[in-house]
Amino acid sequence: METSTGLDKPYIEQGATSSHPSLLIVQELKNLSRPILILRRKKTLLYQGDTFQGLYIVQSGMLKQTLQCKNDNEQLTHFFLPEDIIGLDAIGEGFYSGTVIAIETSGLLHIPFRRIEEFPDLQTSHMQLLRCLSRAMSLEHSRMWQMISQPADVRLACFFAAMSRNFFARGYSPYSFRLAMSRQEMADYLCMAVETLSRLISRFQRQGILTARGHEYCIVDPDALASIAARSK
Amino acid sequence: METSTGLDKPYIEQGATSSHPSLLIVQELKNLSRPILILRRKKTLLYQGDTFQGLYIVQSGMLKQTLQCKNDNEQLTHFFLPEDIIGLDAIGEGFYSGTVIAIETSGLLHIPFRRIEEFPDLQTSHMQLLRCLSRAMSLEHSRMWQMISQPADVRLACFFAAMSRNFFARGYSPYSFRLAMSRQEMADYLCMAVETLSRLISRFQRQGILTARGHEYCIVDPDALASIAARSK
DNA sequence: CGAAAATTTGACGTGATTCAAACGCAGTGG
DNA sequence: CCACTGCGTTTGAATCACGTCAAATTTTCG
Repeated sequence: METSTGLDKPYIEQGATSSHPSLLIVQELKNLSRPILILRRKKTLLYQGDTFQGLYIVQSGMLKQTLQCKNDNEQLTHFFLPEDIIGLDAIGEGFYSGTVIAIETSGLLHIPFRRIEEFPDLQTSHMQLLRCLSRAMSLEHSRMWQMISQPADVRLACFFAAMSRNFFARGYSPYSFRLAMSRQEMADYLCMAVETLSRLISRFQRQGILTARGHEYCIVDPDALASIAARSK
Repeated sequence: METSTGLDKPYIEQGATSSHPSLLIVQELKNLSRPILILRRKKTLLYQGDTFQGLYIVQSGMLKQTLQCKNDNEQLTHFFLPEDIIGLDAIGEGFYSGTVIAIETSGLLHIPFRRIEEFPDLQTSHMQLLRCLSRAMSLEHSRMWQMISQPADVRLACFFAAMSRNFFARGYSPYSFRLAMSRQEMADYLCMAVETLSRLISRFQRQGILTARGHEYCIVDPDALASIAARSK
């Protein structure tokens, strides 16, 4: 039996979410949404190649996006947290670029539209959408570049630091949280073998930087974590 | 003394360029362009962090885009060929995300505008711009993912195959062309050490796949090249 | 022509993957 | 209640691709 130390206890009542990059458009989109959609763990929201049917906004839970290559290997490209938008990368091409699956029971808002022309109030919001896209591109780029240039321990430290910031920004404790993804999924996201990830988590625990029991993670020494994340190759 | 076997001899008179993804918007943008801009080899077109002053369309020559990290290392993110658009990734943020330098004397068209609102005929063209951005994001993503997941020889083979296709699509020979970039720049682009690149080119020549004399490259055995490019890890 | 830069080649070290095996944990059925 | 099974995680040992260092060779360009 697990005691959820993270997601169930709001750390700051509210307010911190204003720093989320796409908040404005989120607010705008929410006004158009259908009733909330519940997706159980391991259930698929949409498949890679499906024709674009609109965006989704995460309200609770967590999801992953995987990209199936022609080979058998698949790349984990995104974890979606509450207030994240799913499907932005499908607007241009007209079909979803990856399969999205819930890694824990999640609540979603669906903003249905097929073509961008159906998007309401286009004049005032298309600029934001552009910025959103472009920003996503930049973020993705820097993430990938980090995967290429940074050693595995730095990548993992950055991942925990980023998750910590994400939870804090959403009103939860930055030091203790639950990550529903398996080690395999985390390793896929960080572009390393599961064994490497396991070894690194063991090492971090030995060094007193964090503790990991199952899916519960506690950051014991944030400064040490940050110093590893900051150190470049 | 070099005999330019590639760029100087149109392979197909015209027509193949219609397959270029951003051709329509290129045509539209060209109507607004100022007189052509000439940039000599190693001259800088714009610096990373400069405020967005508009897009550039390559007419001739080749340029590179590098991304300066806070560390000393710099990542080569793009090579721009004729008809490519420079600066798309700056629209969202308002400043250029990388430094663009000519690697050979290049002709450019400048489409000056500061804010997206000044963009003419916005209603009909913003959709294309969105698609363009999104497509660039997808391309970039798959490229980066390749860097992470594929071994060095596959990456190099893909690079030559892609260059071959690029030259063919632009009306030149796909089997013999000149690449103005240095080995260092090519290695940066492919995320490998110069020495590794040099060894691989030597190996490919030993295997009779291609020949390289200076900056002139001939693809002798396209099938062998393709089979290396196709093979996944 | 001569200096500086670019390219090639070899030797070596290492971080990360792969292979293999042991361990823990949840669910199932006898 | 306890073996049995399957899955996720951990740990160890061997291997490999690639980067780094260093030196030789070629090319570039004033």
